[in-house]
Amino acid sequence: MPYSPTGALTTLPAGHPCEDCPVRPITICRSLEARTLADMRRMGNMQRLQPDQPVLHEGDPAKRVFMLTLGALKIYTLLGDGRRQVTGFMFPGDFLGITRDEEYAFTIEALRPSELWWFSREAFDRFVEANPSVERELYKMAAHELAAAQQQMVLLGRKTAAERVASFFLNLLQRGERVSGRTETRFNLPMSRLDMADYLGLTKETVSRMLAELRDRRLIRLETQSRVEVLDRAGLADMAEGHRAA
Amino acid sequence: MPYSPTGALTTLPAGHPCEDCPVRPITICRSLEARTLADMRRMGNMQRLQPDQPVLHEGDPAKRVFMLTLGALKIYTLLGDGRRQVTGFMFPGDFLGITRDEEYAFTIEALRPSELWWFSREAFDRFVEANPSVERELYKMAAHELAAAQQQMVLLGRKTAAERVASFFLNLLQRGERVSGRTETRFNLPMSRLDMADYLGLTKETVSRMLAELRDRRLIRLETQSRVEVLDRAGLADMAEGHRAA
DNA sequence: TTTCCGCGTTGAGCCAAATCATCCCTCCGC
DNA sequence: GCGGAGGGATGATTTGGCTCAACGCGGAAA
Repeated sequence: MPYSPTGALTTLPAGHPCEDCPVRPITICRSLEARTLADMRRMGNMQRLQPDQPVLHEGDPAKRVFMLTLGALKIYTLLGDGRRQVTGFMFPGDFLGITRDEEYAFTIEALRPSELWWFSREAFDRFVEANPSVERELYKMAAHELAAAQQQMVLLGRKTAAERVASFFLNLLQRGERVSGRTETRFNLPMSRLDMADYLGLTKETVSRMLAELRDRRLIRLETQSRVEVLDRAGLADMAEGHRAA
Repeated sequence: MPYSPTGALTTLPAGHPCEDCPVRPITICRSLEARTLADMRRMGNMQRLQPDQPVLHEGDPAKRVFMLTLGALKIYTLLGDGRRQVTGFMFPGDFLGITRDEEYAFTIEALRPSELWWFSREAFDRFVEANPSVERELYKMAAHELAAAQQQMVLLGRKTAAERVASFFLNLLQRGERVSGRTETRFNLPMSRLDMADYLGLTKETVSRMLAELRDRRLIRLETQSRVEVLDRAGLADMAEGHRAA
């Protein structure tokens, strides 16, 4: 469920460092003036990540905020006995690290080779204070995340296994569409079956079985293990909302 | 988990309309100057609510935001076949209606006789724009809600029935403590067993059984059906986090 | 091309919580 | 105090998804 800032995309002068940034149209940067954007860019630090490489751990002091420009990340928290809940996946354009706490309450790891920009939280806070439009975008983004979190509570609290997987796939499809700006029928699964299971409150075996069920009902096709084609979007939506026939 | 604004409580001149407001110390109003606070007060409208009385319905145009000063509310969404997920309970001091959408994505109803202040969203947006400190408080509040939502995802996705009820009770206890400012051993349950079940992703029967289990383990005592005394807080915390013995 | 390793799939049996059924208790109104 | 209604508790049974186990397959390295 990507966040989409509002308002017109600021045009940049030739030679601006953010000129070719692939995610600018879909992040908080969208609304920034060339000058301010350059300030922000100078404040940031790019970090490349390999699959499974951690960005930060639960309990680390919350000294940085992040923006993903390439790849995919997962965010999760652990219970004492190893049970894990993935609370979200991050895709290019997503902004991360929003917290009032002194320590991160989650762990973040790369799913794929990724490029991540980080900002000192202290410097970023000053930047936000000096740029009310950024504060507004952050607030909107947080409100958006909150709405998404409520949807996920419905999924985790009340949906069946098949409904959870169908809902998740629709969300991934819609995210791809909002980024590309056109209707899509395919999407990637950059995470493992176990990651999906821990996001959906299921086991990896159940996820596998539900994939088989969606396939057998001709709602989707698995082009490869990590690429899905949606064959019957309306049917998938029906299943996601619990309108499905027995 | 109540939101607690930061910074010193603004002192008000005698005769200020918010002088005796019971929730000012625990809301976004805390940081407002007497003048600005009076503006906000003038913008607001008080509404009394009876138990089960709806405040708004899912799908209504999102034209108002709210602050609760007395009582308790529940927030829920429905699936097509009547399954219900309670996504939160509201207590005095809570602020509500934050959304970027044109329509509310949830329904709100009173649990108890309540007093609710509402503000036209349009007027409130203008007020926020004119008062950056309010925007900052709203952003912090949203970030706080987001952290709470992530905790609830862990609960719904990975905790057992007993752990869910124990976690919920600890949260209620902590909320009471943050409001009163001192250690508590008792708290109220203003909602029905069914409301609790729909919040915790369980059935009312299972909630009932888990209450009996917590009672039998001497972790809590039910003073009445809607008032709980915590007998063993550490034990309750252990159970909430899954550290419990078999 | 072959081999190997780990992820993914599929099957069998089990269990925690849901469902179904009944009873109880508390809180009203009279 | 009495009767009734509705929420809450408890017991019996069912079941969706988990656990445990075996196997398949695809991608990487040689």
